[in-house]
Amino acid sequence: MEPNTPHVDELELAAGLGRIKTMMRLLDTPRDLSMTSLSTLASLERLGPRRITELAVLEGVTQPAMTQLISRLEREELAERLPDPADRRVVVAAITEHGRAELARRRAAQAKRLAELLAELSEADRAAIAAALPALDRLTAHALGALPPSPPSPPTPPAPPAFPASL
Amino acid sequence: MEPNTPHVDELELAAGLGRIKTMMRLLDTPRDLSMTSLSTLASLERLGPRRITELAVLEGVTQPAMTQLISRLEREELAERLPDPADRRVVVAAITEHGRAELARRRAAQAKRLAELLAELSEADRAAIAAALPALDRLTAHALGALPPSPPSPPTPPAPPAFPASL
DNA sequence: TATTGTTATACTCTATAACTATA
DNA sequence: TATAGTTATAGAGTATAACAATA
Repeated sequence: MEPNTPHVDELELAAGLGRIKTMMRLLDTPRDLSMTSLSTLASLERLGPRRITELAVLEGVTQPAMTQLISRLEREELAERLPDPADRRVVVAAITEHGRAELARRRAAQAKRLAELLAELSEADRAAIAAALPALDRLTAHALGALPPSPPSPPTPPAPPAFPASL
Repeated sequence: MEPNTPHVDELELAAGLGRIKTMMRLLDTPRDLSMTSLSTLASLERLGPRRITELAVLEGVTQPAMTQLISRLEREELAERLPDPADRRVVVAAITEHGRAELARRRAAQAKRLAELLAELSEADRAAIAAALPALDRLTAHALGALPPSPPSPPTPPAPPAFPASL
């Protein structure tokens, strides 16, 4: 079965995913929130409430940077700080309804442009992308420490089972 | 053929590609060059020498920002400024050998980590990703204004046929 | 007069170091 | 004494506005 083994060329994959990163950066508008802010917001939506330290590690920034980032998100009411009753040193950050709405709004705008780009591809190309989406999601889940089998983002879960606290 | 039509859900695609963007941002190390700098360098490698104004549009930043960005790349000898004999107002930026090497080095590091992530996926998932790569490349090519049918990036073409200048 | 690029200035985002509060 | 988070300070990166050189 050698001839048909579609082994992934990691170097080409790296270059291709890098171009996707650039494309998504250009598709993201307006530029009023930094990329890390948006990514953090998406993490809070995907993972539920998380501690400052944990978010800093997840996003690859320092703890002070995350403190200020959360402050900015809080100022715009996209996220909020909650105390941890179990350990009063800890601050837990959570996405707000407004934050969820903002993410949805931006993804809708991106989706609209992606639809235009997809329209320029062949049906076979669209099918290949659609077929690869779940695999790509699992790939990123491994990298981002997500919980892939759970529903991507229920509209408004009354409350993520309290605070999982430890990842 | 309706039952088997794998139509792309653009919203899910936007969310999934957004996670890819975050993943690639985290895979990119060290953080000594900004994302826009690296993206510009990759554009110069992919498209050949380009004018400041054109690069600014491509990367979605202002002209002054691109002026400074190229100055930083020049200071580290990753790119260089060349005059345009035809119009002396114009400055053309080009990637250097050192710049190409730096991009290659970073992609190799990313590829290594991607290989580890890919190893955690099923063979079917890897096959789906491999099968979708060309389609994803065409998708980004449409978005980034590239020239998709040409070879991705020949190791060291003696010289891109002079200055294509006008895109 | 229009276009290309640079310089001047201000603001955002991030890092390192020092600090406060709690464990 | 160690840990979680914040505050202080400095630097990179970007935008807008004003400028210089060439067309």
